[in-house]
Amino acid sequence: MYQFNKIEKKWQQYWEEHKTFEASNTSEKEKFYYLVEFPYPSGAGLHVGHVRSYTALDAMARKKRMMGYNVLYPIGWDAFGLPAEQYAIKNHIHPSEAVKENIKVFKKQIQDLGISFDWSREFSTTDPDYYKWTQWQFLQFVKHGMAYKAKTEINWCPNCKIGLANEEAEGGVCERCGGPIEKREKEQWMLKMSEYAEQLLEGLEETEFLDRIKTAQINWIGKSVGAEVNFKLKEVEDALTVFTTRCDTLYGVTFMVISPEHPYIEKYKDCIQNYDEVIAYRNEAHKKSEIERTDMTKEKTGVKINGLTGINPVTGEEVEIWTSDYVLMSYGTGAIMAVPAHDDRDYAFAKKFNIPIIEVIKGGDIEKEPYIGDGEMVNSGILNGITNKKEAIEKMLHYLEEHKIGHKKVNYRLQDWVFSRQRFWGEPIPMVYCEDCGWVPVKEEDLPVTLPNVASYEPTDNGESPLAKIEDWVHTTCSNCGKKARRETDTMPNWAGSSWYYLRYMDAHNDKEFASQDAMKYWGMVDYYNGGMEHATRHLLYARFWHRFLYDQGFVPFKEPFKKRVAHGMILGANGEKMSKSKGNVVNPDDMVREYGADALRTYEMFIGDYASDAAWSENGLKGCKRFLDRVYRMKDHLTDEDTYTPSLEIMMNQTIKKVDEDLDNMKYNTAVSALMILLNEFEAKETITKKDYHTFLQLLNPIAPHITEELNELCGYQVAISDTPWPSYDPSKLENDTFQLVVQVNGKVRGKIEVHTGATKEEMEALAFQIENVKTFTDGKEIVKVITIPKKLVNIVVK
RNA sequence: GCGAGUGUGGCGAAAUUGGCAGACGCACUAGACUUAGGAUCUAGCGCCUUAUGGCAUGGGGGUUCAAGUCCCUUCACUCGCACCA
Repeated sequence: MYQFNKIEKKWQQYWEEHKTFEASNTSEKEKFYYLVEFPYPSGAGLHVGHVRSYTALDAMARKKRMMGYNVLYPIGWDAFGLPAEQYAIKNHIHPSEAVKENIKVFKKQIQDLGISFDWSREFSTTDPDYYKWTQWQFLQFVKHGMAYKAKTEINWCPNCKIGLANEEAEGGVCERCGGPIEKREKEQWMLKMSEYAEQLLEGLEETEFLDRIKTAQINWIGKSVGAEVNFKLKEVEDALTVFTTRCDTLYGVTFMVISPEHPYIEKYKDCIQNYDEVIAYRNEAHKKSEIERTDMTKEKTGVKINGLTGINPVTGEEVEIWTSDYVLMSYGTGAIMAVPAHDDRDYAFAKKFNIPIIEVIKGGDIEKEPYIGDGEMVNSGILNGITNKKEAIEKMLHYLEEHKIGHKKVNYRLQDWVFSRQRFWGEPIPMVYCEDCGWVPVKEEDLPVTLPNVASYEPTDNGESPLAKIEDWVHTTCSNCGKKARRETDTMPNWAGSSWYYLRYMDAHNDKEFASQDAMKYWGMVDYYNGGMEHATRHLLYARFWHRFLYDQGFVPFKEPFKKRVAHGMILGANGEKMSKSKGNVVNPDDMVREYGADALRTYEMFIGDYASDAAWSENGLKGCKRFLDRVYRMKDHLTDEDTYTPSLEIMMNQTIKKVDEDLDNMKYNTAVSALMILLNEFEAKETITKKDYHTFLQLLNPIAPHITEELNELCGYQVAISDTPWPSYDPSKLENDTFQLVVQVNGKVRGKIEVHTGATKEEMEALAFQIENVKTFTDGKEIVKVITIPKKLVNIVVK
């Protein structure tokens, strides 16, 4: 048994004193940048899930340093957010106090694990020195016309009296109190992210994200190529524009549908004979919760708009116009042409309201169901006879453009970013409102706009930020004309501070700019970015958008922020369920470190299973890893002084170096640990091993269990710390033994095994195979059909 | 509905990419040492069978000398997106 408590403290201190993990911005070495998503320092403390990902990248970072790279592996705090605000309101303290306390706990917990973070670059998003630059960057968005104010709906919880972000209002229910959510209209700051849809899509080509993460990004952006088609209106001199991906089905249009929020309802109010009914329907749709409105299994509803009629631009026929909530104002033009014969939704709608259905693509039975597949075009004028969808679309597009009734159009699901939050604990949006000048940005030299230092504030009941009630803070002067003005009282979303923190790490203490060009040029893209799957869409997209904008303005020297994005699986409770206080299955890393040591916890979490998959916690598994480390420790008493590998171990040493080297590069930590366990088993089978055997073993284990390996290295009399030694290399000519075990099969079944020289020819292998007694019993008296021989592997004798 | 993924002993999992299924670890069983064992060591451990052997990677079918791995089909679960025109 080794005294892990003392040893771990000792080496943690050593690393701190020697600044072992501080990265240099002026190094001659090649750089490598590892990044883990910085944590939100919650009051609950560190989660064992944090330990998994931090250790995983730590192991890679430590290895890369030994390989001679200048490694940046930084950490900080994403500390704005609702929990700290709630806690502060309840206890009448400033949220920054709560955050300070939590960070202290988190930091201690992480340091106890011996993660090789460069603490000299630590910061929190809530530091005015940091959010000064978040605000500054927002002003650049404003300056370049990328930010605007617009009226949008917010999720409002009447019970908690607070505006909620979409992700806190999933399913139309308040995440905190469980009550129903209302929609309220509010003027909010928006960032024009939709303008970057194409760049965000195309930029993915410069990355090496995991496929499923790339796919998530692509789906979220939701590119779709189609056409906009203008349907003239019969009653007024105007046209209704629709977006469609299937303009080839234009001859099959039997009605049109506009969203209940479509502006034409107001615009042509006077034409609409059943206006009241239409408005009643709209109000009804508004009242529906998110779930109801997006439940696809529910029956279609809608109202026919009497007094507005479309004209099909290719047939000249009249087309009735309906309104229904299955058409969304937020996508396309908020209006569609309905082709019931070949679209599920249109079909359901037509059936319900007895609207005619015209087949334009042959192949199905439209009496029974819509036909979506390929087929010959019929009832389709100029398209009749075409059997190829692509050709039909092209021909129609050409026709539309020629006759100026439509044109090719690309649509994206991606929308602009609602950037305002009605909260206290966020970065103040640095804008002031002046009666004369309107919205005016705060002067850059006046940044940061800091949060007021009040200990008591309450949420308002009208949807305003709590800041709105702090009069001293709100009243200011216009940075344009100097007259009285009011500050913007909304704050930025949590996503803001996390959209550029990886840049700040490069030059964390710069007070002239958010990071120097030199620093950014040197570090470049984050080579490895680890985070949860839950951030594979929004956070990643926001950060990429933010970065791309900064790139376009010349503020950062490279296009995409992250080269590789990887995701860890969750650590579940021992019962296989997600860890939660209410389920009582939470494991506190502190307790585990105290009982088994940081090295054992680290080793266990690397050994627990495939890194990308979820894994259930098992304290017995942890104990097993502790036993492994105990055995490593005891091995020190069985060493000889030689400085070469034990001859009978040499092949295995080389194989293990190769295995661990590759496994760590590929995040296959579980098999890396396993390979070291196998090697240790082999060590223990010997009376003694050499110091060299042992030293190499310690080097290989060091990235995963750094404390114990450094201690043993020192106990063995080595003057140089392992962190300062070069990563072991293997001799490719020493990966194979002289002999191998030849597997002999008869009809594909193993009937014998024999030790054979590696250099044996096919003929020699076969000859040896036939000599095996058990093989004879299965081949004697049978006709030998053929013999398959795979060098260095097996002989398979096929008999009849 | 669309997209992605998973399915292997009592449990966590391996399997050099078509070549001995179950490495490594946990749990368990027996034994040794012990005043003691939640320490350590030794041996065993997929199922059936006395051994030879037979059967086993969610189910069914196929390709192949050979399939966890490739193809077809089917079931179950997980995660994204979701009335996106």
